[in-house]
Amino acid sequence: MFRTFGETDVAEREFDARRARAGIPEATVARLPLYHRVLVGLADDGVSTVSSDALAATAGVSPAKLRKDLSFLGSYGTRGVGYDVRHLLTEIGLELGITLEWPVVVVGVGHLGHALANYGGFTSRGFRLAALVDSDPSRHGEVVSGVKVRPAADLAELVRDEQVVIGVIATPSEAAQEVADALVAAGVRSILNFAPVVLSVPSEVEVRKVDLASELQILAFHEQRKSAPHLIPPAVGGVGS
Amino acid sequence: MFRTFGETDVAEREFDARRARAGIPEATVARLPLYHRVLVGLADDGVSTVSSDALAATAGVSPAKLRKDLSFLGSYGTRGVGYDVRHLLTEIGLELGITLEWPVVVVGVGHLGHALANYGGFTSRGFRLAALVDSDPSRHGEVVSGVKVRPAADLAELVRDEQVVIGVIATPSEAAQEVADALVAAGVRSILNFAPVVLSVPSEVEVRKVDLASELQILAFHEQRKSAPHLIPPAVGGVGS
DNA sequence: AAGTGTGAATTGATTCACAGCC
DNA sequence: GGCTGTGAATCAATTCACACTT
Repeated sequence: MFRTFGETDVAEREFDARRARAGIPEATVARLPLYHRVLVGLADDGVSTVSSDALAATAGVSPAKLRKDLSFLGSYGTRGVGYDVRHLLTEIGLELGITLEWPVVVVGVGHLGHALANYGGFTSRGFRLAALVDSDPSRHGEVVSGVKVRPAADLAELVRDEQVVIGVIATPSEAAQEVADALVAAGVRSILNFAPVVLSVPSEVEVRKVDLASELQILAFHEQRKSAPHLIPPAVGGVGS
Repeated sequence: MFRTFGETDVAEREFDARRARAGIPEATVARLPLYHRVLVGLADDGVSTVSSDALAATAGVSPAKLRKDLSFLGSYGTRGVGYDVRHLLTEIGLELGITLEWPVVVVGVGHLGHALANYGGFTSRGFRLAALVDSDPSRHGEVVSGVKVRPAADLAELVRDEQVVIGVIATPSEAAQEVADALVAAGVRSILNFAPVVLSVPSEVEVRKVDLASELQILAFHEQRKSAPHLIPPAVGGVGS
């Protein structure tokens, strides 16, 4: 961090910018979509400036955490004033790649697939439902949310033609690994998996999972602690039974 | 915390057991459902003993993490051998309260509500679909997964009669806060929220959320970094526009 | 020899608290 | 006076590495 010559200014700024962008902690990245959503709401309400306290309260996080998070993106606030809603929105949007339109393929057009296809936030947040795929021939040709359901065999072609990089697995568990393999083979590098199975994919492919049963079980665990910690059978060797 | 007399042994063991159970880190709790699911699979395959390495590989976590996680529950493994699948399954099940049957109410019977109601893991993992509620009169009386859809006005009564403590919000965003208020008023203390809004609830109510758009945006963020970090417009004051 | 259980070390996330700027 | 930005401190999670048990 030696700042000796004026000419290093540009190189330094470039370096700083890259570092700032490269080094965003995972926990922060995971909250950016939340901030983005809340800011969209504020903008819609005509709010033009917001303090970290107010924004944090609306997003349900602590003000310190919010400020720290935003500081990783850059210094987009004004001391004594707050953040410009529109500006911050733009910056977070850039960071999340919302300016682009990511084509997404959804595999599995059961109830969940329908729910996903019809999900409004889907199209309004930088994603485009590029293709719907299902292995059940009776569904082929059906149009959901303006997109025709295609056979699984067409997956590779669809991914190529639409330049899909994100795939969503909304099939039954049994089919999930097979679908993941097909997605990877087709060139998809990010997968959102709704099936309750552990997928095995090459390390360069990123998988995120949404698991209803796990979420419920986590709630149940806490519920159990809250309601009657002393009622839990000890289950330690020797006692009971 | 004085340990002066031999007679404190029993009290100490009790204390240790409670402490072990009370002090399970959140990150560990969040993985227990995963371990449970993987173990069920192993048990179904007739596997009776498993090492931390094998179990970790199947669950997609590091062996050290797995062992540390399990150590919070107690010492249920055998050195030089591994873990008894059935025993470990029982212990994790107890910890998660899977031995009980938690009645759950799902509010909102659109595609997502249908998907949830028909989700197999739901009933097979310690939960019971106790009630389905929707505000749309045209859906009332419809039977989904063996449960009749009831009007929103019946919520309080259903929660009381079925002793529901967990509620799932599968409504459009606009209705989510209203539904949350109704659930809380009815006595529900744990909520799983699929609507992309920040719910405000009393502090004693636990909310977990599942947000499709956020998950996709997190994937998109990483995708953007992977593919072309240098193509990101700087967007730092002065440049462009 | 194999493999768990766990202190110690490390890495990451959150919170504190206040200097700096408007 | 108000509010951001951020080092420093704290707290939590993960990984290391090895003593201990079978």
